[in-house]
Parts: sequence; structure tokens; C-alpha cells
Amino acid sequence: MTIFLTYHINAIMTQKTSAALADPSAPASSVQQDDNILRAAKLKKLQALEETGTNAFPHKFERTHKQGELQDKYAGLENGAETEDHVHIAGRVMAMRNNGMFIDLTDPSGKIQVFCHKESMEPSEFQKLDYIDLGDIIGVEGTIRRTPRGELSVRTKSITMLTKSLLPLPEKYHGMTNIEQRYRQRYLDLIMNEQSRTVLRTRTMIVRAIREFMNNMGAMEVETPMLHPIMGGAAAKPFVTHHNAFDTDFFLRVAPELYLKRLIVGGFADAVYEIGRNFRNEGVSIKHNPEYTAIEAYHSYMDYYDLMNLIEDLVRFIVLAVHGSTKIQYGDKVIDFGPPWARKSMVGLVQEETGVDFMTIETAAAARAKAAELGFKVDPQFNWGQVVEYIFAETAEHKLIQPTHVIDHPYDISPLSKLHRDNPRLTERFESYVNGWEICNAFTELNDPRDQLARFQEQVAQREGGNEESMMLDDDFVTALEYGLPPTGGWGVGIDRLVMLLTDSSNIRDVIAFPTLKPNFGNKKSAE
RNA sequence: GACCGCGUAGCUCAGCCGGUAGAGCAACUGACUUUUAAUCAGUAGGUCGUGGGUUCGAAUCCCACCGCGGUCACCA
Repeated sequence: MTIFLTYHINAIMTQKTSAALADPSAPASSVQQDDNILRAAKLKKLQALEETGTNAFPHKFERTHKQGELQDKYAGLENGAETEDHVHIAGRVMAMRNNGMFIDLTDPSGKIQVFCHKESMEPSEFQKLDYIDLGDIIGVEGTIRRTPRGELSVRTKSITMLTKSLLPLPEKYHGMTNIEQRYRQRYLDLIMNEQSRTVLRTRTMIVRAIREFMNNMGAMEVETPMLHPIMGGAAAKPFVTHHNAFDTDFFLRVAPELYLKRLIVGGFADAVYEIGRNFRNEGVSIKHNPEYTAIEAYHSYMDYYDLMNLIEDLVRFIVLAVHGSTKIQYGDKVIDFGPPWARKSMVGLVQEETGVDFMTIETAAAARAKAAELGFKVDPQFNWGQVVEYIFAETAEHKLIQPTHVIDHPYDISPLSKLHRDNPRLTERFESYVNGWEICNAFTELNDPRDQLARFQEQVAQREGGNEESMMLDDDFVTALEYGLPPTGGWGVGIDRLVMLLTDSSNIRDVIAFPTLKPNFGNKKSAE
């Protein structure tokens, strides 16, 4: 596999750098030569080790304890105390002091010091230190002690090479700080940076908590297609891909919505949810990755009032699971998920900010004129709802630091929401904002097939008018609604943003193990 | 996409009003067996992102390109 990948990348490089390689004085294998210089010392040790008859990559090592377990178990052991407690531990060599007498051995649970004293070890074991480098994975057998200076240690009896590392680790004090390299070589970032490990582990905890909450309420987790023949479920620019056997283009999904509602139509379950990736062919920023993870859920016989309560309960459950408190620190702000969240209508917030009640403005043209009067440069194509949304985003959105449900969105920006029971210019929709970010989008689902068809047709008209983010008409979805979608509430939460909030991360790439990066085949650092 | 900034040894960084490339850590050789970024002495390691240009001479000045970061606009 590795050989194949190397070959493949070299082939790409050859295409891209054929001019340079055509020069006979330019060594085609310069990358490999660099590697050989870097690896020479370690390869030499590896070969010397293998000449002693040792397997540097054995198949199995029986551990008795993890490092973290030992730190917990012996937390009360006094300085200078020796025990006869015999352990087998394993991990990566992260530091060697005093010529290998002290080794910091880490595993995912923590770190313990390995103490190699020649009077405790057979000479044949002690000599193995000569073959060990920073970065190697080793197993150690010995007894537990705490040094006079207070460091919990294993007094080594024997050492086993488990995996010989052939490349040097980054510098131990500063670690790896090059941001690009941290994302491109996440494994190195994880080895070196505790903070990176913590953030990504917290992400896993958050996803686990979401599943627990949903499963506890009886919702069924499902999977729906990521290859969509029809772009729908959200307004967004999609990726297009091609299926060879069908000779057909597919869109990578921008949202699972239309499939999940089909499952509710089918009576598969009262509530379904999907946690998965959506793909949007749009800009990349500290808050946007081309593929991002969201949960979407649909609950029959709930409306958007029920969903507001549900979202508050869910987020509190997650925050408590991760932090043990409903209050979190993000940058210099303290955010409290505990109290009931504020509920403010979008039109009302616009009125608070501008003094203008847009409900008194009937037409799109009048709305645009009023916006212009207020100093906003709105698109001449904007309809009434788009004007309201634009002014909301410009004036109010960034101020919504504490959890707030923004409710009752205009009809014409909400093509899948049910009309508001009290006002047909609005819909029963809400978006939950925290720290100025939208973290949830939810609504009482539109289930009148005649209305849905009309909304699709509006989308198609917008699409033909040049809006490539508008949805396509999904006939089969309308057909499904014609069989009958019960009254249903649906919602989606962007998990990456939520993880950013709960890990105090300022860049979405910090909460995604392998964020989307521009390929850089010509860079020798990436060509390894 | 626009603007600003960055790219020098495996890693962290100096050097940049042009004069043949420097430190610390890592590595290698040696000393040292109770260290915590261990210490001490020595050695080796770099087409200074890529390609052009100006110049007697470019890491340094200019142009283009690649990648990254930040800000802004649209999207979660």
C-alpha cells in the first residue's frame, strides 16, 4: 500500500515537474536522497539491532497496565518509595535524559518515566538502550517506584523494541507549531501536542453524547445517500461527481433532509436521525470546511416549539457531558447554556436594530427601498424575506452571544418550512445562535404537497434566474408527501461549530482531524 | 475571489538597506547513572517554497507562480 502510494505520487510529480527532471544534472531521486540522510542514523541502529537477532517490529506485546492507570493507582505513593509491583507497559519514547537512564514513555492515557539503572538490569538488557531513539515504540518490564523528586517511574528489568521509528520527532520544547504541517501531518501533531489530542477527543465525546441523547429518546439512527441525483435539502453550491456505469452525474449531498423525511413518511420510526457529512462547494474559512459534519433529525408529531425545548435539552446534555457545567469559556466570553434560551423573532430583531417594522412593508420593492434608505446595499433581485435576513445578518447576528433562538423566518427564505399558523408571510422556523454563530436550524416541516410543489417551482425559477444555490425540483419527494407526511418537526446542528465552541477553538480545522487542504504534490515535505 | 503577511537544517527560529548561510533542540562521537527542555566537549547536516529578472555578485531587490496564515464578501 505504502509502495503504491509513493509510486503514485511520484508519477504525479513527474508530470508536474517534467521540465525540471529533464535536466540530467537534476537528480530524479533527490527526495529519496534527503530521506536517506535523515534516516541514516536510525537505519544504522535498526540494522545493528537486527544483526543481534532482534525483531524490531514484533507482532505482540502483553501489557499489564496503561500509563494513566498507573498514575491513578499510585497517586498516593510517597517520594522515594520502592515497590515490588511488577508491570509491563508500552508506549512511545518522547524524551531520554542522562544517556537513556530516564525515558518518558507515553501512551494515549498518559506518561510514565522509565528508569534504567545498570544495577537493576542485566548487562544484555542495559545494552539495548544503545538501540533506542526518540520516537521508538518500546515495551518495558519492571517495578513501580517514585523517585525522590516525585516522578512515578518503572524501575526497568527488561526492554523490548516494539516498533523502530525511522524519522526524527519535532523539537521537544516548542513542538510542532507550523500550522500547515500540523494539518497535513496530523499524526505528528497528535504525537507532539496535547491540546490537539484533547480537542479531537472532545469531539468524539460530543458525538457520543449526541448519540446517547438521541437513542435515549427512542430516535432511530439511519443512513441516507450521499450521492444525490437531484440537488436539494438546502440552498448551497454542490460538488458534482460522475458515476461511470450509469454515465450520470451525481451531487455530493448538501443535506440529508429530503431522504430523512421520506423515512418518516414510510413510518420507519417516530423519530430518525443521521450524523454525517455534508459537502458544499463554497469558500473555505476558519468557520467553513468543504465537508462538514451535521446531525439532522425528524420527529413526527413535534412542532418547532417542541424542538426548541429539545435543542436546549440536547445542548445542555452535551455541555454537561463534556464540561460538567452548563457554563463554558470561549475566548474571553463566558457562555451559559443553563437558563431557558431567549426567543426572538427575526423581524423583531431587525426592528430592534433599525427601528423599522418590516411586517408593515408589503412588497419586495418597498423592502429594498427601505433597506437602501437605512444604508444597506441589497441585491436588486432580493425578495422581502431576503432583505429581512440580510439586515438581520448585518446588524443582529453577531450580537447573539448567549444562546438565542431566532424564530419565525420569512416565508420566502424557507422553502421547506411550514407556514406560520398565525401569519402566512412567516414560517415556523428557528435558528439557534451561540457566540454569533448559527448552530441549529429547525422548523415545523412543510407537509402539504401542493405547497411544497409550489415552493420547489419557485426555487427552480430562481435557479433559472441564475441562482446556482437554489434547489432542484424533486418530484419523488413531492410524491412521498402526497402519500402523507405526518405533522413533523425537523432540525439540524452543525457538529464542527459545536465542537469549536466547546473546545475553545478558533479555527474549524482544529476540530477536524483531517481538514480539506489544497494538495501540494510538488512540495517535497508532502511527497514522502 | 480581493487585500495583507509568511515560506531559511528533521523541528523552533535568527540573518533581509545585496558580498560565498547561523543558533538551540533532534542526530552522530565522547564524558557523566537520580534526571525533569539534564549537563559538558566535539562532528555532521541547507539547490534559503518554485521559476524568471536586475546585478560582477541575490536568502536579501523586482516579477510570476505554488502552498499556508489572517482580514473581508457568500455559505453551516
